[in-house]
Amino acid sequence: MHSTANKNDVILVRPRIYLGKGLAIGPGKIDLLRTVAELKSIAAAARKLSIPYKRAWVLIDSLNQGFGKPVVETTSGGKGGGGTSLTILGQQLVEKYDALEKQLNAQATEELAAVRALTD
Amino acid sequence: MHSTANKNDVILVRPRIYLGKGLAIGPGKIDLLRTVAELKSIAAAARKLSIPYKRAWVLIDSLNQGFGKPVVETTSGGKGGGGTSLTILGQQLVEKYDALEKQLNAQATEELAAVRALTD
DNA sequence: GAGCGTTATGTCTAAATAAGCCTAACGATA
DNA sequence: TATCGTTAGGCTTATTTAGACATAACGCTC
Repeated sequence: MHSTANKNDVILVRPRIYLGKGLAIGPGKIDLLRTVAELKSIAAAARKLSIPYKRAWVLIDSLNQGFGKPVVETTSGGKGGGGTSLTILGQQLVEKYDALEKQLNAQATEELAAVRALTD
Repeated sequence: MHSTANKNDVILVRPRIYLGKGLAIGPGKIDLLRTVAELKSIAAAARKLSIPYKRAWVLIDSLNQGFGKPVVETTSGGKGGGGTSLTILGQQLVEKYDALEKQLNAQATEELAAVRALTD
């Protein structure tokens, strides 16, 4: 079985922004950054998002490398083993992305309705 | 070597619209539909886009199945072996997507500039 | 009716991607 | 100083995805 779309489905624009040179930022990395900021730990964020720590780390590292400066600030040892917080860059990335996504979805509403109407 | 992003890179919003139930439409399928319309052939479009015919067909079929009605109208045999044209649905999909993409990019310009500024 | 280029699939293999597993360093706490 | 949870990787396997190849039907043209 293969179900079809209808006008009751939720339509979302989930922008992926291509910054060139192989660097792209989309919903996955943003959600990860947001969760890291919330839990102050890459490992805890990975668990919450049900992805391997390794993958979370790779995603964050790709941002660090791609931007040429870190999006997170980490400490290893210590109480609770250490932790991670977002740099100013990391925080602003999330903020700007959220603002962009919100605007795009608001702006797109009428056009999305037109697309959705095609499915009737 | 892993180059970094800078403010001279081109930033593009390439929206992918999620219509639920596993159906999504993004730049790849739209470009394919556009090329099919232009060349009136799935095979020719696949060659132009440098993708296997099989893949082009799978992408189009996923749209046909997902929408519950075809986005293309095809004929097999005949002069030149047959051909493919877009249905009204297929044409409007391309039109609406183009309009949406254009609006999103225009609207996003200021926010994108803010993101881009982070890379400095 | 033989040939041709297309649509439409099935199947099998290869490549890209993600997951798993492992190890080491770190440093606060007990 | 032994323990613990974390960061930061290396390396190997599994899974998912895309590509390659093969085949049949179709119907116009010659």
